[in-house]
Amino acid sequence: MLSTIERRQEIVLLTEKKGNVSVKELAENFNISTVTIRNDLNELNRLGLLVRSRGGAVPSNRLTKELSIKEKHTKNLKVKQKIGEAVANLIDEGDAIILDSGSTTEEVAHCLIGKKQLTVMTNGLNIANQLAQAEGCDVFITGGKLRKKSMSFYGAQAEERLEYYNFNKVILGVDGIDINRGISTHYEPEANFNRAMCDNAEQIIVVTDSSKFGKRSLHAIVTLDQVDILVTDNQLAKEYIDVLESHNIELHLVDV
Amino acid sequence: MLSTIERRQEIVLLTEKKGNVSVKELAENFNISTVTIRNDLNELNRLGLLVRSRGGAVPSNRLTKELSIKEKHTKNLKVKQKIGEAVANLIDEGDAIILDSGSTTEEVAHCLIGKKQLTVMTNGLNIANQLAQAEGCDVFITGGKLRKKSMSFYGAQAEERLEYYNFNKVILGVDGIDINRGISTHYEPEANFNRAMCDNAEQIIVVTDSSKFGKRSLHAIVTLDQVDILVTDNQLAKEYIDVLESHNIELHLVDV
DNA sequence: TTTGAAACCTTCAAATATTTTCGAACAAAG
DNA sequence: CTTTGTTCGAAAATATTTGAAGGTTTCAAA
Repeated sequence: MLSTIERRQEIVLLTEKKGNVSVKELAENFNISTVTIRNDLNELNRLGLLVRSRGGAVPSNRLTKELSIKEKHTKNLKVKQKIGEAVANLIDEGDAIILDSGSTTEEVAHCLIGKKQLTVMTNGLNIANQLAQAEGCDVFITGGKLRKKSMSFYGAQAEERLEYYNFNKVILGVDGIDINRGISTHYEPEANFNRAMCDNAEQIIVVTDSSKFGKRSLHAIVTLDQVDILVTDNQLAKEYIDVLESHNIELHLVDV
Repeated sequence: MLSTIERRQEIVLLTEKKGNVSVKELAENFNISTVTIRNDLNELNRLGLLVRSRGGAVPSNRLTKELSIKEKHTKNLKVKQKIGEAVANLIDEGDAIILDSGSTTEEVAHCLIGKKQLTVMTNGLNIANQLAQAEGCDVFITGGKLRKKSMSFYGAQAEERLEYYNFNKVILGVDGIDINRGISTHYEPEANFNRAMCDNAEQIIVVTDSSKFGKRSLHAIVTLDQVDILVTDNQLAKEYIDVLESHNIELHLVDV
């Protein structure tokens, strides 16, 4: 017998897969009453995980999107989790840090839950959500306009805001990293904000999986000289390792 | 005998491996009481390492996390949903609004999903999460320090930020509303921010359930004269209705 | 447009299972 | 010796599920 949460999870996935489900069908499927199924569907509708319709339910387009993103996500998830752990170990109690938005940094945020006396500024909505659970952590968000694609906030005010604070460390998740051109991204406001982040912090920590090496995007953020620590996975090619070390970058390679 | 930490580690791994675990099963497995297992599961749930389900736990992922979100006080939920719907009907396409943080306004946000060409500024994390799904809606967040108790952001910058924009309507969720003293709240930064919100908007819409009438808190926000529309439930006492109408407030009472 | 039957939905109270709370017992650490 | 953290059992509180009763909605025939 499945628990309520499991059953509801199944219902959501089934709805996504089939395109629509009926109350009767679900009741037979899970061998429970239709009243309970209706309760489930109404609750799931309230949470926005599906849309209730007479006699059953249909998927919410929001979820289909998220789930498809997630498949891409799961491929690298293990790596990101490991990187997240490794970065969290570089953060000490009492630190004041800036945490960039992104899926790798989200894993970092998750690993920060439980740390004490931390101050974190972020522009990522998902990161704020993670840290909202972290009792020992003061969370600041930059504000600005929400870019839904990346679940992060941008705007001129975000950069101004940073000037009022002094941060220890900045943790930057990157799209591309290139030996000659350094770190870059394809979305200009992000680049601007990331530069402001880096100007503000004593120590720059870059996180990325090894697949991002050799890629360069239009908008440059910082050169390799400015990077203090880089955390990535051990699939990184030797030639990169040598170059990075010649730039005096402290390299952390997690096992995959 | 395993230590607490070791046991909890085991529990997490077991949950990941099996897909779900039951309290009873774990208690037998580790040969300790169900009370202790429940303690473990609740703590692990708090840390986000698994998701508690009735009778046991399931591995933590996006879906299960969303499903585990505590159901709100079901008694008031219905009222809040109705109010949410009613308020959403007062919002037109093309509007630029400020949406206060709070659980009633969260329901408003939920009902705004699907509207087109909307611009919403909010200081609520949960509201930003709701609106992140709303494709036709530009979302701005004020930023500032996260107050975890109310899942909302405060800070002097938030108020400054508002000055750069012009909003049509402001939707205010209130703690207390009193005939003589108007609308008030017990948390000072919230009061400051709410005042700034009201200064900025053409139309002030107040939402609250009828239980908040007659209550007054330390920090005043606005007087009744300044309120344009009030949405509440039909349990509101007659004497209030008369007074509100004498203040030229457009009253919307939802059925409960 | 009205009407009536079928399908569907919500509400309710009861039965069951699970959880929370609390004081107390115990052990390890300081 | 006190403090801190863990564990426990039992009672009280809460959540889940359900069938039955009474409303709604739908749809097609009149």
